[in-house]
Amino acid sequence: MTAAAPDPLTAPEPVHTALTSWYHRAARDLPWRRRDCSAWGVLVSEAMLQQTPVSRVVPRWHEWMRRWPTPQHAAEAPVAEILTVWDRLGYPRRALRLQESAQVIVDRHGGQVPQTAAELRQLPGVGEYTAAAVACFAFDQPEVVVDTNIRRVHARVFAGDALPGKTYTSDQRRLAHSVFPDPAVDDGELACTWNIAVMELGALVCTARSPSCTACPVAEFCAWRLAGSPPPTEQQRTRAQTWAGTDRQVRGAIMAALRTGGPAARSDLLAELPLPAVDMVQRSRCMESLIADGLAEQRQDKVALPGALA
DNA sequence: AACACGGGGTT
DNA sequence: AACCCAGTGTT
Repeated sequence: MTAAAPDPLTAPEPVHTALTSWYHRAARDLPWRRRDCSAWGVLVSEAMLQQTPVSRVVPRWHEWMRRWPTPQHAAEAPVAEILTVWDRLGYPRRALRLQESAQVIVDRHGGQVPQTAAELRQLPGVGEYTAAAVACFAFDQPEVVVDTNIRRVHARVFAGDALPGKTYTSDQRRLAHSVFPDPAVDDGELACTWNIAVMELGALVCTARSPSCTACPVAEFCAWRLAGSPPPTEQQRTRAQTWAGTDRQVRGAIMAALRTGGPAARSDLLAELPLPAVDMVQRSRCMESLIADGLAEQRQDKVALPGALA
């Protein structure tokens, strides 16, 4: 008769072993994970992957890297081209921040992507997650990486919760650190693999809606499953966000028109947006906000992507 | 801590 | 129609 499994929270080593072993077997072959991918390629991927699924990023990443294989190339590109290649990845201000990062890398880092999380964190559009992710995935530094997948896996396996809750709390940050493999043991190699392995488990197996617990390499350790997989509490469930009629939808429609149609008369462009229920006050407000964000430009009565009005 | 910020596939 | 996605910056 074997003893009950030890608490993974105080003894996470078996979880490290099971999960990293699974990763080596099951990981997807994504272009930014290949050995020959540059640090710039990793940074581009992380910017694109902020709130955008992998499947939609892959083709845009290839096109971006084909056109702008180094920070120097991206730094010199016309803004209108940057936004056009970004296409419908969403949150186009991310494209602006990525180009600004390229310019900072050229101006202040000799064209080389900085290697420490602290330096990366100073780049525009690079927050706590992206700084740690680039330091780890591009430069093998054992930073603690925490994204939405990792928060969910930690919540289930170690905390026994169905979902992690909406905001990243200090408790969750402490948990992520407490289960992180000791970087001293093998120069951080296990720690880096752990980051990507937990993320991959959250993406492929421990998904938000319908986790595949029967296929999970750490099911035997999972506090949530061992507790009977209780459903998420009302607190853990996210609140419904409507989409139709929001400024975000209107801004997106304006950007789509500017990308595909080129410069146009402002009144015509706003009138022809395929959004019948949205009044002109809102259309105009959104046009102004896009101009204020540097995503569009107006001269006289003409509007266009930035730099497209000669 | 709560919001704003895109867009499309899945349930 | 709601939910979800390799988050960041602002208030």
